[in-house]
Amino acid sequence: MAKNKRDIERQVKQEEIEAAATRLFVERGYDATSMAQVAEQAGVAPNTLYWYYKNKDEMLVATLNRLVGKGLSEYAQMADQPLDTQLLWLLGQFEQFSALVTTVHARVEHAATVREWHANFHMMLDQLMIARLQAQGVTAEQAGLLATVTGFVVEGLLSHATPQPQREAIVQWLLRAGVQTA
Amino acid sequence: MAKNKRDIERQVKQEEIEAAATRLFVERGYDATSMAQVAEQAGVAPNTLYWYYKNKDEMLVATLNRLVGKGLSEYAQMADQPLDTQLLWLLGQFEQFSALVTTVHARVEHAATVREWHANFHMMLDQLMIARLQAQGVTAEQAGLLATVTGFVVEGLLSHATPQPQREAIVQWLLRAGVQTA
DNA sequence: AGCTTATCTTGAATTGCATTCAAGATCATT
DNA sequence: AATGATCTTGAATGCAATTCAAGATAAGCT
Repeated sequence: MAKNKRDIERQVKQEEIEAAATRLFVERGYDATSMAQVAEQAGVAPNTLYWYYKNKDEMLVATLNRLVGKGLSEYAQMADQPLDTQLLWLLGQFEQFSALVTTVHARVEHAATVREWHANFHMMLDQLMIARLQAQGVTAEQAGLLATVTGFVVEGLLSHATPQPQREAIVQWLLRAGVQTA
Repeated sequence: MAKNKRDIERQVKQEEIEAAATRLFVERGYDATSMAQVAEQAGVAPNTLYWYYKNKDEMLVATLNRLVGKGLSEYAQMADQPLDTQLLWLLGQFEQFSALVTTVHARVEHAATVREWHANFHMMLDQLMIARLQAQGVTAEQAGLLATVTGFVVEGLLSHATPQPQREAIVQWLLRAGVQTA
């Protein structure tokens, strides 16, 4: 698709910027990271960022897509594990970005682009979960409900720092109860 | 405790400020409301607010306490209703402040005072819930787990705008499954 | 009643932020 | 080589929270 020296440099520079943004957002948090800091880490002037992203929220979405992409490719290895194992693994993965979970919810109200990303993300996870549950014989309706609840519980666990044993107990109970009461 | 003309005026002014802050925070959101706007609505200079509150986060906590206080006094009327009715009523109440749910989570990372308020709030709701469940014969352990999950689900429902029938189905399933699998 | 002190109130900074502007540099294509 | 598109940047702009120093006002004391 891209063959110019320009097109290549553009992609490289975008990757540098997004790598810097990801690192800072994860380490210090979105609010505490200024555009100037991202620019400095990426080795460009602050306003240069606005050539690549319309605003800070779009930069956030770019980093989110990057993180999710990486996460999904690793998830492929887990495809044949039982559901509770998968969920606990997912929680472990997301833990490092737990601050971003809150950030996304905070920005959803203000930025249409984040709102859209958020909606798609939930739909994707719901679909994944529903497919797994239906394969276990859960009805479509019950699977939908359970997927929604599971999503809420995952977000809750991430944004409320729950100790590991309690976390496991919750996930295990939820799935057992979900299938049992189907 | 307070008998001075000064002490009285202080309380009155605080109430004016908090009323203004509450209205603006609920209507426009915390981030979108500037200290200057609160000051204007309260009829004081922007910096006057800093005599009453150390910073914007402390003003937020003051408004939260006010809202929760009001909510709890209304909740007293619901004391003898079944648990699912209570939860759905609670959701209805909180709905108007759903934006503040996200705001609190966002500020928890940055402001110790909000962090503390948030922890206390969850503990209070957990205790309420646990007491109710134990009265129904649920073990302490299971009640604790279920209270946590319910808290997450309530927050999820509030911050993700779920249609009413689905909301009811979720609450009803959750409580039924919770008691059933105890 | 005066004097002193603690309690407020405020106009005018200060600082830090996201974002924009206008002007220049660099590359691709003809 | 000429032209236009693609970047890059230094210098604004505007808005936010927060602080500072100086002035008002009331309380408590003699």
